Amino acid sequence: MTEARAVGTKGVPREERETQIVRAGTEEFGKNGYAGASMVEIARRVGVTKPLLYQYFGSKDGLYLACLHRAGDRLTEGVAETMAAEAEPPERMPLAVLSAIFETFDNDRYAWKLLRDPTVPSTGEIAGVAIDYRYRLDGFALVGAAQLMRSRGLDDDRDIEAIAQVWTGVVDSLISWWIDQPDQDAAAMTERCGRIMRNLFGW
Amino acid sequence: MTEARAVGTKGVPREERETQIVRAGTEEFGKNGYAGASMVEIARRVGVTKPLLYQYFGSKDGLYLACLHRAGDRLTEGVAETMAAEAEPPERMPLAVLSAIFETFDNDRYAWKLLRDPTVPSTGEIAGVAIDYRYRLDGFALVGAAQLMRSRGLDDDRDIEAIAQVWTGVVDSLISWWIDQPDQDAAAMTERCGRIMRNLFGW
DNA sequence: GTCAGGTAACTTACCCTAGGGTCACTTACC
DNA sequence: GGTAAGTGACCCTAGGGTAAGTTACCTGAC
Repeated sequence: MTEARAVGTKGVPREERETQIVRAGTEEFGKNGYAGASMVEIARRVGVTKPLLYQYFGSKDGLYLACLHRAGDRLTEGVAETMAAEAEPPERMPLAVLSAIFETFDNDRYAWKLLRDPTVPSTGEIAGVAIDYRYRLDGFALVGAAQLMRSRGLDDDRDIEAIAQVWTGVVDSLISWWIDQPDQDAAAMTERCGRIMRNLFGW
Repeated sequence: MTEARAVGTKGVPREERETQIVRAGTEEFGKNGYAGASMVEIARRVGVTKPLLYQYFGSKDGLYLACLHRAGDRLTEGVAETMAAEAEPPERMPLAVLSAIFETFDNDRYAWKLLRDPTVPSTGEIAGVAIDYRYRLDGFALVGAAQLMRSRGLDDDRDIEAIAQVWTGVVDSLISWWIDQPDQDAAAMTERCGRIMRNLFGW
């Protein structure tokens, strides 16, 4: 009889358990933000208790960092690749990047939210890492915005800066909407975004 | 000698003090979200202690509600007016609404953030009020998006929904950027947005 | 004028809970 | 019997919330 036991090992190897925890944590942190998320709630989702999270990740910050790194690395790599591959015209870049993001996070839609979590503390290691990822992400957006503007003979730095910030906000909104539409897969989202951009902007 | 005293009345009438507190609260809640904001910090900003906030507003929720109502009412009224006044073509609506928002909140830039605070609890009175304002705001966005799409012979409901959500996200991003640019006044922001839209979309 | 006392504007010092974090112990398997 | 996986029961602090008191001012009685 291998019935569920309240105490003792459940036979799940550490690596696998850690993955489960990071996935649950990503969802919880993504939904409620660093400040709003609770460790016992994350443990409960995984079907485990709080001390195990602390044994594996040391602290709330430790777990958050693990989630953040996983999300941030996948995202920055994916975007960097896409932007390197995609050539002219700059109007095609947004859809290409969106497609990459949708494909990367189809089964992990809250991951993006971690990179824009407004509730992370403003000091400490988390702050540093979060700022670093945001900085890189903003960098991509700035490059894209600059290419787009310059292709039209414009180069007001603050316009470019504003456009870049709006762009990351647009991605954020699309992902928020996507989270509420579980039936839409990555391909459907890409298609929808392409259609909208063609119709509204002629891009 | 009317030196500052640590105890006793400071001679500031309740109404004026309440206004100060709501302004400070709006900024603090806007910056850190409901969850991240601290009552003592808000009190400290005003130069007063925590119990006074509780005497005047009853609870953290009470103060938050006061801030939320002030921001929400001003915003929804302003937008409703603008959308009623502004006629065809639908491409002009976005800039008109942006202008109204910038003018309304030029000296109170964090107010908008309250309407999109992701850290408000999901139950209770605050949740209800917040959802109500968001619902109204989304309603405006949906109307605008529908007009825009239909003027081009399109009417996919989910496209319209996605566009509406992106639009509120765009406003959010612009305001975030604006908060970091204290030297830009409302007129400058409107002008910048108009220029960008003309250049990028031909609107 | 001045002096009691009522009231509005405050504060100090405290309570209480949620949630981060830890310790010592238990079970299962090799 | 050693080790990895896991837990119940606890500690501690930050922050929401409160009770009881303190100061300044206004008002009317004398």
